[in-house]
Amino acid sequence: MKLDDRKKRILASVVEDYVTSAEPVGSKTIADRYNLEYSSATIRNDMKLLEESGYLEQPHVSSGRIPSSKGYRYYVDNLMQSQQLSMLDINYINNSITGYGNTEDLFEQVADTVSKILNRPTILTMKNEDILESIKILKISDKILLVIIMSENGTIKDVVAKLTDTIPDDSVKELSKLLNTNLQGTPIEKLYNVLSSVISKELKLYSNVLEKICEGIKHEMSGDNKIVSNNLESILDMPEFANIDKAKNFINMLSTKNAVDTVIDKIENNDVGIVIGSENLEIMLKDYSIISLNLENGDGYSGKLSVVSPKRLDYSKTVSTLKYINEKVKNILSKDK
Amino acid sequence: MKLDDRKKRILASVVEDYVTSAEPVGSKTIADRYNLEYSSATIRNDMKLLEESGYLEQPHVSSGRIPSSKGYRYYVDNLMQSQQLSMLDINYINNSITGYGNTEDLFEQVADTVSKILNRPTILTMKNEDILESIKILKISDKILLVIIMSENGTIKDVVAKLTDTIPDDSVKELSKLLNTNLQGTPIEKLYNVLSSVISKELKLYSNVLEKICEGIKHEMSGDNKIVSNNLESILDMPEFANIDKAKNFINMLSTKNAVDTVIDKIENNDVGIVIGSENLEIMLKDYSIISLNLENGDGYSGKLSVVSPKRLDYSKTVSTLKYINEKVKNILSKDK
DNA sequence: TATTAGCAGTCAAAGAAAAGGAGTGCTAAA
DNA sequence: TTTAGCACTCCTTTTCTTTGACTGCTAATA
Repeated sequence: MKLDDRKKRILASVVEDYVTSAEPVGSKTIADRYNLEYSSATIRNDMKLLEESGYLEQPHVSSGRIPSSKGYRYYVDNLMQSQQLSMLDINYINNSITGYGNTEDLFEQVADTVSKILNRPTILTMKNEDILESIKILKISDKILLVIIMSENGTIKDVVAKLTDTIPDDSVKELSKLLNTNLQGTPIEKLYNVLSSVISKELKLYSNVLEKICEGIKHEMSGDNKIVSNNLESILDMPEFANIDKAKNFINMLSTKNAVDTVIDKIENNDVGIVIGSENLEIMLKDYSIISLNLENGDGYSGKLSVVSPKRLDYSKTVSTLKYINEKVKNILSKDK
Repeated sequence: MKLDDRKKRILASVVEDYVTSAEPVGSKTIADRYNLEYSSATIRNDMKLLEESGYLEQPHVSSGRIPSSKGYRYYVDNLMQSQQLSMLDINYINNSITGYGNTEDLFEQVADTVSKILNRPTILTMKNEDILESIKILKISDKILLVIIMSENGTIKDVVAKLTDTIPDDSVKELSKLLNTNLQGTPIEKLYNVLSSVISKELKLYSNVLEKICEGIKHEMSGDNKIVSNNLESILDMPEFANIDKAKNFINMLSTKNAVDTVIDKIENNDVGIVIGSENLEIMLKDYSIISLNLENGDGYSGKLSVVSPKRLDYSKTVSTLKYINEKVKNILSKDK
């Protein structure tokens, strides 16, 4: 069914009313609250048609209507108006996303900020596809080495290795050479694995020292592919979770990761991607929407920030916020160059 | 009132039953379940006396009894038996507290592990009282400096500063000297403040470079005095929070910090400290207990790990776990020396 | 033909009443 | 000193009743 103007206005009204009130919306409410120049009876007839075409649902026969996933989708694609962020939110964003620190820190700031502004949980998944350029080893003192790891895109990480025995200067030089020949070109992500297999095979002589370094690398890189969830407790404010078991299930689902992560991973989006309710292939997520933003630092380090929410949410504000933040992040990252 | 043996056993039974069942305990339950060789009537009389002396409370006239704060205190001080940790828990501890990384990481691992084993929220507050020994500056490339901060107790932190302009080798040397004369002996905690005030007064020449370094230090040290809460959502499993508003309030209380932090700060304990319910001076905490463990790395870096819970909790297991972990941490830290 | 007023019907939610049951305190007897 | 027994209390659960928001349909109206 092609929706005529009146039906569009009715659908938009139902979505917007339900998003704020969380109560099924009746024909009278719409006639009264959204100045439509038709009686509740007319609106009622249209709502019935909207239901028959799958845009609206009725929890029970004598209740008002709520939007279906299809209804939200139509709203998002055709009816939703973009929104100006409030000064409050803009200030909050500017204060909390300072851009100091490495990309990982920046992305974590972003995830935290978004979850605060939208009062929804966010999930941040990160991936480092950078490649090792070279390694320098500095002897800080007799028993302390500083291993500096430089990657092709200019990122610098370092590891402090406290040795059990002293190490002569020559060895440090040789070690440095050996590491570079063996590891140059390795994806940062795989550094630990490659190094630890190389130790046992070829670099046995220095295995003592190298094991320390290896542990350090493992630890230093542990943040590179991690998944962080923020503000899970924000769901307690939503009527969807008035039943505490629902809240527990939801939090379990987000904590055990797999389900949500594979879904998130599949969301294709250049900019902001939206998956609504039953559009999710994962049945567990059929009542939830995921709105995600791709973050790229242009240097092989990427992240995906996802807002996870019951499908009743202010899509317009969510999208506007993510877009605004995306610009902000791009700005910050381009200044670094 | 001095408690005779039977009363002690009854009190212990009430505490232990209530801790697991979360239901007020009646005289019959105790007579049946804990092989006391007395009838429910006798136990009933004793329970009445225990209530009159303030060890037990009765939610309403025809309900069983629950322990009061005074009752828990008597139990903890006089009746509780120390507990062997299960192999499961011991394995979990050994796997998750690996001890790699700096003290901050170690303490965070500890806090996370404890909260998982006890299924309770934990709060970790950290403090670094270490003092700056010296600063080294290495030129990694034309525009990149690596600033290495060594403190008196052997901790090493470093900061990468990406400059806007190139810097000659001489300047790096001079800068290094200046920083050392100005900052030696400064508490690590105050490094940022001292440096930023020094920049504007005395080191104007290098202010550009120094500001970069300063920001880096601020960021690197930001973890030193931080407060981390873990596993807040674990409260959703407890019947105390079946009412979702209680859960919200509790989480708000823990998130807004102040209240809880000042209480935690005041807990005096060499080893494990316990504050039960109304013993808390803070009225908001009257229904909660805080069990905390002091963590020290012996190098000026200290932490306090606190389990925060409704006062209904397995004190014995909690204390045993904390003590076991305390030993584990001491072991790990002593190996580092 | 499109819209609307009016009305009977539905059902969730809230409230009131009744039934059930766990546990007590007290008394009198062992 | 301990216990059996009983009347009493009051929370919890269940059942029943009432209320009210909202619908779909029909007949009247523009």
